[in-house]
Amino acid sequence: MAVDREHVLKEAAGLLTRKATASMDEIAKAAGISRATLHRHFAGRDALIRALEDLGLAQFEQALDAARLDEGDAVGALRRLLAEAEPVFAFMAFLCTENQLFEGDLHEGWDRLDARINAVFRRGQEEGCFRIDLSSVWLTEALYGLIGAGAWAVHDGRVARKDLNHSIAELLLGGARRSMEK
Amino acid sequence: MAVDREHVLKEAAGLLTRKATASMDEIAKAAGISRATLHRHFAGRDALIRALEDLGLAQFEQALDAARLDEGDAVGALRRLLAEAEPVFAFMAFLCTENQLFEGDLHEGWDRLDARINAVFRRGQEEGCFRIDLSSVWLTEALYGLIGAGAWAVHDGRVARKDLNHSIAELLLGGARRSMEK
DNA sequence: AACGCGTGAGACGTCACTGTCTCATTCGGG
DNA sequence: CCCGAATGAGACAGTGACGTCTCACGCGTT
Repeated sequence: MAVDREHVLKEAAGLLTRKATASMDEIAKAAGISRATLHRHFAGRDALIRALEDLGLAQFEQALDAARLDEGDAVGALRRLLAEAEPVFAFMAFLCTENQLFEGDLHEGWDRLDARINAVFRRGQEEGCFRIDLSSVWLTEALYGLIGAGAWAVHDGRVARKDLNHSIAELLLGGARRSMEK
Repeated sequence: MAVDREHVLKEAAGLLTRKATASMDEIAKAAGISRATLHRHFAGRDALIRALEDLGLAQFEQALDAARLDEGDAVGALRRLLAEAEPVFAFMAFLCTENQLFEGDLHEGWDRLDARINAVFRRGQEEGCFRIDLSSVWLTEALYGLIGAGAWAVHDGRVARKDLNHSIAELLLGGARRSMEK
């Protein structure tokens, strides 16, 4: 009986990632509930978006924690990061495109997560296994871009879901690693 | 006196990439003209979007032609592709996000350009300089994703425009190339 | 000067979406 | 069994954007 808020948010993220202009009615239908019920659980469109950001960031942060980014070398940390974050790629794709929508008005929690990822790349550069002619900031942006592109490619069948993680990790690590070793 | 259609489209692309829900009034203001004049040159929002797609695809195709993708090795072809396409990255970023907006209803010309890029990656794989565990389809998607992420990163100053091309090329080529050689 | 073209400003009706409401229905627990 | 909570369906006015229109102005041409 009780609506699964998390399920609604997940469906909403999927729809809004594909179609940023989706109406509340479309979102409700995508989640399998009526527009009235959607409004009962989320005060309005703004509240829905905010909840979406909160849940996405929370899950992403949880993935970052689980990845133990400080342990081992940076390459392994990145692999663990992608493996842990894989279930929330859809949310991340939404967050990335949404951050573009609200120019300047970004969620305060985003900076913190951004810094943690940035730190991994910087550590990799300091350890000498990542090339230094690509800034850690760019590598972070590239990670988001690849996740977004990957989530989209999976969505309409151009990439198999089981290959997604390997595809992103190998491309990003191959591009970031110094070509000398190995 | 006569409005520069191309300038209007360029401004519109820039604005719509950042804010997909921008109103016709906002687009007009961004282009420095009135809403009335905008409607005189483009029958409506749909027509504007269509014109945007047409111009973006035409410029992108022109870049592909100039890059002589069939000459030399695949790595060089990709470098030339990125160099030639660099001025139209903003348009491409728009096209990528816009293709997501109209699910299924994609521009017919896109397939052709997509196939040309895909062919470069496939050729690189057949020539043995690109790894084969990453599908050419994924590499193509990754190219779009990196261009989109790069254009966005440049837009709000996280990456210098002069570094953009190098950043994308090195990351993509580094990730795509077989790590054995060089 | 007179004319015409393109533009800016604004008014207007239309339409889709929003947010809130009411009412009937259903499902589960006491 | 009955009651209450949650849902679905629909009505309602408010809002904003859209597309079209008219009118006045600026500017170049004849």
